[in-house]
Parts: sequence; structure tokens; C-alpha cells
Amino acid sequence: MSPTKEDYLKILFELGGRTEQVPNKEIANRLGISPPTVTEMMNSLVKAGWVVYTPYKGSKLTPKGTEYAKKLIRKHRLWEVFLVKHLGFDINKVHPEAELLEHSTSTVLADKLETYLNFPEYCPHGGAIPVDSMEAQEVKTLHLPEVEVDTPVKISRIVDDEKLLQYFRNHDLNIGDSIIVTSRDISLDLMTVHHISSKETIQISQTIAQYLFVEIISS
Amino acid sequence: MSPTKEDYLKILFELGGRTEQVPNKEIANRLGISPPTVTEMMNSLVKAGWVVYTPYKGSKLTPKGTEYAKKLIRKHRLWEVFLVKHLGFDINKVHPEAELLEHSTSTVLADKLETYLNFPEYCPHGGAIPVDSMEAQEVKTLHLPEVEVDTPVKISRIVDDEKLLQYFRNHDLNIGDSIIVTSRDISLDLMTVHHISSKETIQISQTIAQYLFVEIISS
DNA sequence: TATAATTATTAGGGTATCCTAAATTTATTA
DNA sequence: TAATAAATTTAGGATACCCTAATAATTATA
Repeated sequence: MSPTKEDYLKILFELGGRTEQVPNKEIANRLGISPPTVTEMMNSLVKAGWVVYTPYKGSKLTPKGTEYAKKLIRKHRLWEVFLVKHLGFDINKVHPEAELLEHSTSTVLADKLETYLNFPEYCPHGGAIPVDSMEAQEVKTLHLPEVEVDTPVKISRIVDDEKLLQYFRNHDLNIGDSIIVTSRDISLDLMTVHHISSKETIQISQTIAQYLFVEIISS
Repeated sequence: MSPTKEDYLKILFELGGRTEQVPNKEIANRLGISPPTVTEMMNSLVKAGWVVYTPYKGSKLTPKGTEYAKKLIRKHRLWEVFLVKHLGFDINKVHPEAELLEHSTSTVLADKLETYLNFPEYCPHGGAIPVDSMEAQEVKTLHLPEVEVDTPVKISRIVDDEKLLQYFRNHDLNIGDSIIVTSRDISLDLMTVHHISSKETIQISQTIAQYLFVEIISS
């Protein structure tokens, strides 16, 4: 498996390719490559049994492809824990480092690293680390724009992207914080969020709020 | 810089390409690729300023190429320290892991790792880690077959290769041990070594002993 | 020094990954 | 539903890296 192919599988997983067909354009956008290259690569991934591809429709991961993607994501998140907790990296800056390391990490190494880190449950951005808890986390978390008004929720995960992380940090929205969506204006693409502990009120774009994952507080 | 090109630079450094012209064949052997591929790659490395190449003679690193190679070797050795001391890898098994990781390690990451490891001087096989001490180490160490008979020496480094490491371990020759070469038979490619602390006498092939680096004990 | 052996290069290919431009299919909308 | 817009694929190329077979240069040896 080349790092390139691994990237395709991981992106596919992140774009929901476990359950839905992901259009080529989304993959091309995410990876910053041209659509014809995606078509070509998909044919190659199909041949190797990682992906099911329907021309003009999009691609889905096979069970084998899904497993592989989860293992990669686990490696990525384990490195992030190491980089932040032991090496002192800023949470906003670990993504590109982990992105490289994940492709150079054997299963033996990942297992030893996990032991060394004392079996962390989550990466610094709140993503589940054990492969068996990744899908469970997806089920129990909501994208912030999906939350009903006036329902208290807790921020459990932020998509791992430097700019997004900086944006949310600037708006004082961090993992573990409890918030309430107080109103929404779909036409203006805005939502108003009340931050419970700081008592501040924040307005953010719904498009961006999509990258904030929350859990309903069961109190 | 691709991992492939990085490997060429590193091998060149290890084969003495800092001071001498390294023939293509040696590089081809070490990397397990065909000689024409080496010729082709050398032309590409010349174009990028990493190497000086004399057709039919061999290649030397430019100062820029030497610096790059040393940085790679530093990364490799830092990872080895981490893998052995923190993750519990066997010394004989870390090479392939570090070989992959070194290509995915930014300077920032290497620096933070070095700090975390508390600025180790040597890798588990005795190789110097700070880039400025690598050449000094080369100067003060000898290949075991170069040592005069009856001169007490200390094993300071073993070339990082699983089979070699296993061979020396089986013969009870480890880093830090003090030994004396008691005799040599060039025609039989054999040398007899006396192990000072264990008082055992060991016979090893001179060809292989070349991969043991020692320092004269200045007592 | 001529010949043989060794080493290196050239010639001609192959795969992986990427691209742009043109053609095709699908989706949208008037 | 016909026309337009958007997404996808096909066609044709490029570069990086790797190969084998054939040729050329160098080195070793008789």
C-alpha cells in the first residue's frame, strides 16, 4: 500500500464512504488533485478490493477498505496524542506531522505506542482512538447545526484542521465545553451559541459549525 | 525531497561519499536496485546539487548533500533511542522502523523529540546523534580489523543491521565491552578476540568484524 | 599490451501518480 | 422536456523510479 492510496482510503472514510457513495469531486477537493486522477485511482482501488465504485456516482469502501482506513486513523490519532502530550506540540499544529507519521507506522509500532501512551481513548481533537469505538462515536455525536435549539450539549470533537481549530479557539469553543444553541438563521447561515460556563454568547457560521461535533448532555 | 532520494544520500554518506567517490555498484548493492537506476538517479541528484558525479568513477556528496544526509541519520538515530528506551523495542529490530520514520520527520519534530529524549549522545548501536559529532566519531573509531594485535579497545559502535547485531550478540560482543585482538589470520579471514571481562576467547570473520567499530582505550 | 572480466551507460520499457483539454453523462432548471 | 450547468470520464502527456538487454568504458590479467 502506498501512502497515496492510504490517503484515499482515509478521506473516503472521513467523507462517509463507509455507508454512502462519495462523489469524486469531494475527494478531488479534499486531496487537492484533479478529478480525472480520482477516477483513475478509484479503478485501481477497486481492482485491489478496497473500494466499490459506480461510475458517475461515487465510491464506497468495502469492509476490508473500512478496516484499513480505521487502522490508519488510529495510528494518526495515537501520534497526535504523543506529539501533544509528550513532545509539547500545539494541538492546532499536530495534524501535518501525524499525517506523515501514520504512513510509516507498523502495527507493532502502533501497538507499542498505544501501550506507552496508556491506551488513550481520544486524540487531542476528541476523535476516538480504538478502532472499535470509532463508529460508536459517530453514532452518538451530532454536527452542531443538527442540534435542536435550547438543548444543552457538550463539545466532544473538532475536525482536525489547523484553520478550523484556530477559528473555534478564537471563539472560545473547546473540547469539553458545554454549550446551548439559542437560535439559528438558516438564510444568513448563522447560529447563536451560548457558552454555559463563561456565559458568553457567540455567533458562528453554520457551514463551519458543521465541523464541531457535540453530544447531548444526559443530565 | 522524496524518501527514495533521501535513501541515496544516506547510503552515500554511509559508504564514505563525503570524502571519496562511491562506485555505482556499491549503491546498487546496498539499495537492492539495478545499476542503471543508480546512474539515472545520480544524474537527478547532480541536477539538484546534492551530489558530484564523475561518469564511470562514482559519486561524492556536495557539502549540501552531506548536511542533508547527516540530518537524516540524526532523525533515524533519535527514533531508535525512542523505540528502544521508551517503547521497549529490541535493539536488533528497530532499524526498519526508524528507516521509515526518518523520512516523515520534520526538523521541528526531530528537535522536540531530541529534547524529550534528553539530548542523547548515541543511538542504541553506538552511532553519534548530534550532527556535529558524527564526523568526529568517525575519526576516533577504527574498524576492528584495523586494530593492532594486543591493543585493548572498547566496542563503541555496531553497524545497524539485524543479522549483524544478532551475530555479534551471539558472540557476546556488545557495545561498551572491552576486548583485545590476540591474533589474526588474513588467509583464513579470521581473527581471535579476547573478551576482557568475561575472559572468553572468540573467533570471528574479519569481513564481518569490519562492521564493529572500536576505540583504543586510553588508560 | 591485448584480452578478459568488471563496471557503467544507453536504449527501450513498465507502473504509479499526477495534469489539461475535450467529450460524455447526469442533474438542474427554464 | 429541452437547454444549460455541473460532474465525470477519456485521451493524451509528464515525471519519478524501477527493470532488462545491449553497448561501451575501465580495470585486471595473461
